[in-house]
Amino acid sequence: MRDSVPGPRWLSADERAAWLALLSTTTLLPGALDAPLQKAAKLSLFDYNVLAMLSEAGNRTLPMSELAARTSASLSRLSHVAKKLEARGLVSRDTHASDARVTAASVTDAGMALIEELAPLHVASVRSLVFDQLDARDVADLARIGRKLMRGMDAGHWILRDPAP
Amino acid sequence: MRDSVPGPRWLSADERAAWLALLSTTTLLPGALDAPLQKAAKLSLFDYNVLAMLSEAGNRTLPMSELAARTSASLSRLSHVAKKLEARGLVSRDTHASDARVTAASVTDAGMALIEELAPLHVASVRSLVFDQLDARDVADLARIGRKLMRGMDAGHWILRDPAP
DNA sequence: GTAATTTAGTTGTAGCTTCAAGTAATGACT
DNA sequence: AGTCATTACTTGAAGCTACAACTAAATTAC
Repeated sequence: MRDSVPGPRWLSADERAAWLALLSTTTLLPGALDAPLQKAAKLSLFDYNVLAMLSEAGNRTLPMSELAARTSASLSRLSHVAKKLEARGLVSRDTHASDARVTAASVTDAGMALIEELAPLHVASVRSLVFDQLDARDVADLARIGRKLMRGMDAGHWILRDPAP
Repeated sequence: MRDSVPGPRWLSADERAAWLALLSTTTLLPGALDAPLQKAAKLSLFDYNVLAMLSEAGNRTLPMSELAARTSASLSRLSHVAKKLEARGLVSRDTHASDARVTAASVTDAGMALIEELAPLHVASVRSLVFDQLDARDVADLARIGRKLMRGMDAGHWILRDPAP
């Protein structure tokens, strides 16, 4: 009665298979990457990423907004985390000279030392959980599909900017 | 200078591109799917999934362990959520007749009515965020890659069991 | 038959995330 | 110069999740 073909067409069998795989992956992957960092240094994956993005930035510093963009986080979330990392001495924050609205976050030397120490561990998890499971074609397909999905969620996301030289 | 060969080999450029796309996707997708359900019915994506899995099960009922497996959740997480959904009258729990250790969770009629009401909305989000962005080849690739990733995280996951009848 | 182990689930709690609201600085408009 | 809107955050509280500890039922082992 209700469904003379459900409102927005339901998923095909292929789509359903892909959907279930994607859903379970997004559910389990973050936790799996979190655990080793948590055990080694009481850092979440997100914490690690904040430090990593800062460490790769020019003079180890980024405005909060830009850092939020690069970590795909809300400003609110980032603010809470930055506060915590600052309390731990891994990050410092200063208001920008020419625009007092912006806060520039930087990795401290201690923060730098910590990610450098953790990087091998983290890369090892990424490798064993992701890239050891995939062949070269999979990697290319994953990058292509990931970018397409990002387009749907946030067309202006930084990851979509440089079409890779 | 930057890459003086770190301990476990670092990611190649292709791998890095795929990794960034995957990381931002897993970061943003859950929230994007959550929001509409949250606004429409104060349900999280996980809540929705619990109800959906139960609604698809024989006689709308599953043991907690099996439900946890199908939602890729820990028993602890599921237990908290089941309690909440039970308080809202969407789910009921009863101890199994022949094995008093197992708790059987069921969707109530109210729960059934709610997912049926929400399904079109949710499918619409999944479609617009995921499948509208992908062509048929992408969908096949995504399913293949997703299953490979699941193998790395949990070789016994239910999603990997039936290679489609 | 009973002690030891395993299985199934629940609960408390700390910490994280989200959401709504607030502050303060800047830019735009008049 | 003064109002209005926007940008760039910060904060508090409510709710969710992970971890560790716990209970109770069923199996296994002796």
